[in-house]
Amino acid sequence: MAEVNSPVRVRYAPSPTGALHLGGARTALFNYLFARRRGGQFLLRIEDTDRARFKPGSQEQIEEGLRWLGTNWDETPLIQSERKAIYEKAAADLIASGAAYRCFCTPERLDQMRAEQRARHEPERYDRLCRAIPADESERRAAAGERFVVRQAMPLQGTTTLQDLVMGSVTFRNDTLDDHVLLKSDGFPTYHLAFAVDDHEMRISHIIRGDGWLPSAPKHLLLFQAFNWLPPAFAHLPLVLGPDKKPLAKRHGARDVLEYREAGYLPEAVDNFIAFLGWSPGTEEDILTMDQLIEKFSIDKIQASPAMANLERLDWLNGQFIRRLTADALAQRLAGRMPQVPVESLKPLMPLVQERLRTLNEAPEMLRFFFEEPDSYQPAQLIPKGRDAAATAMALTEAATTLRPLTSWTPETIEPALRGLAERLGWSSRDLFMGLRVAITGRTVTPPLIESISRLGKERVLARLERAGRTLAGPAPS
RNA sequence: GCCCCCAUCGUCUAGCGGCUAGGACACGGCCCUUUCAAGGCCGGAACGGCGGUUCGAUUCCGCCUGGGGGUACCA
Repeated sequence: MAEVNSPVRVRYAPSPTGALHLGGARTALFNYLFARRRGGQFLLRIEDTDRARFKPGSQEQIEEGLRWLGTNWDETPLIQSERKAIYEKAAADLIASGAAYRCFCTPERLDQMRAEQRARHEPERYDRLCRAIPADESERRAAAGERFVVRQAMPLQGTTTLQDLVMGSVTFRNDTLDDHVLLKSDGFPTYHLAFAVDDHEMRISHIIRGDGWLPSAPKHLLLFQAFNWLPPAFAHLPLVLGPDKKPLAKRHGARDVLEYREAGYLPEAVDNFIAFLGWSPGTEEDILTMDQLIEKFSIDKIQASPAMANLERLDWLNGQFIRRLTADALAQRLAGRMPQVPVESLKPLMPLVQERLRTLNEAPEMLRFFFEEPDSYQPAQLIPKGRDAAATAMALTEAATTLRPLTSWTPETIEPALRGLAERLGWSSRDLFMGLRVAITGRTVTPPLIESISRLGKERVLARLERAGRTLAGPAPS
């Protein structure tokens, strides 16, 4: 293990095969929080040694996702495909020391071997045929141009124990470990070789990665030993399941975190949400800012059991974070979603919608009546239950008449005027307000009516009341 | 098949031998109320099973069951 006091350096090492999904974002976040908490570095590494699965644009997409979430990395990302020669050299060193060997077996032979093992109900593992090839013969065949891979030579007996920071002590019998491939016949390293070489070179102190790597962790530990390098500490994160209880990473349509941005979620809400997937501060606090997450983060509070992403909770969290924004900040975040409205016009309206929003995307519809006239009125909505069209038309007209003489247009003057009208009419304020609400906004669900009337302005309110009144008074549409 | 991991309300979790098993989301009810929210109060809801260890197990150990991962010249 690395020295306790050595500088903390961790990394998130995605392969560029697609988007940054919630599970990957959580791995990145945990690394980030740990690094910041310990005053260390958080690095990024692109594991693109599999040319077949490489997706152009994926790296940029992942980086944008990380930036959006605020998990900013230090230093320039390391790109594995640019380091082919370094891995080849490392593999050669391992061959020289006897910790690895060339394997000349063809894919066909390996297939056949596995089929036979399967038939005999034996574990499917490389049978180590080429491990017995003498060094000079191996050299000669390689020099002659014969295709080969390099395999790690696992110890044949004994056990390997990993002290995992999350899972605890995990012991494997060495004779169950496969002599897996380190260097492919195309000269590219597999994950196993590349990650060890890079983590050593990058002076990584802690490997915080997905639980999927746990089964190969002993091989990784052995590999560090084979190189005679001090291994980093390991922390394997339990996986994150989707709502269908399938692992997020494998789930069809695992969502890009950027889709959450499009859907109107705040990055601070998403961070808070994923932080609590498998971790908690050990207290009853549940709304934490990034700074608070950093302050409270520790690996020993990470759970060993998998967590299922509960998107309803994300909705709630998002609402909580929206409510904590200042009105100006909320207006700024809304600006991109309502490009036709100047931010300055948006700001005074924020108090009306702030506590009603769960996502940013709900705002444009909620505020629409401030910027557009209602399309048309549905009498069924306009007329309160138990009233008729004529009475409602009269009430709306009366409302206009009542409001027109007001010299001051504020909630303090509007509200008593309308309540007085309800009394004169013998209507409940509930009924009157609903009629007015629909007349003025075109909708039955709106921000508070009096405030809306006040901010909409006298002219537009009177015009809408009269228009609605005319709609009801006029001939019924056929 | 073989190897490995995991197991508290529906979900996220607190708990690290003695608790009326706590909080949050969601759900139901009530209050507030001009609609919708927000907020407040109340409620239902969990230690997978069986054996140990112990005066005492949610907690420690084993087995079983259940879930998951790995088992590629993918990461």
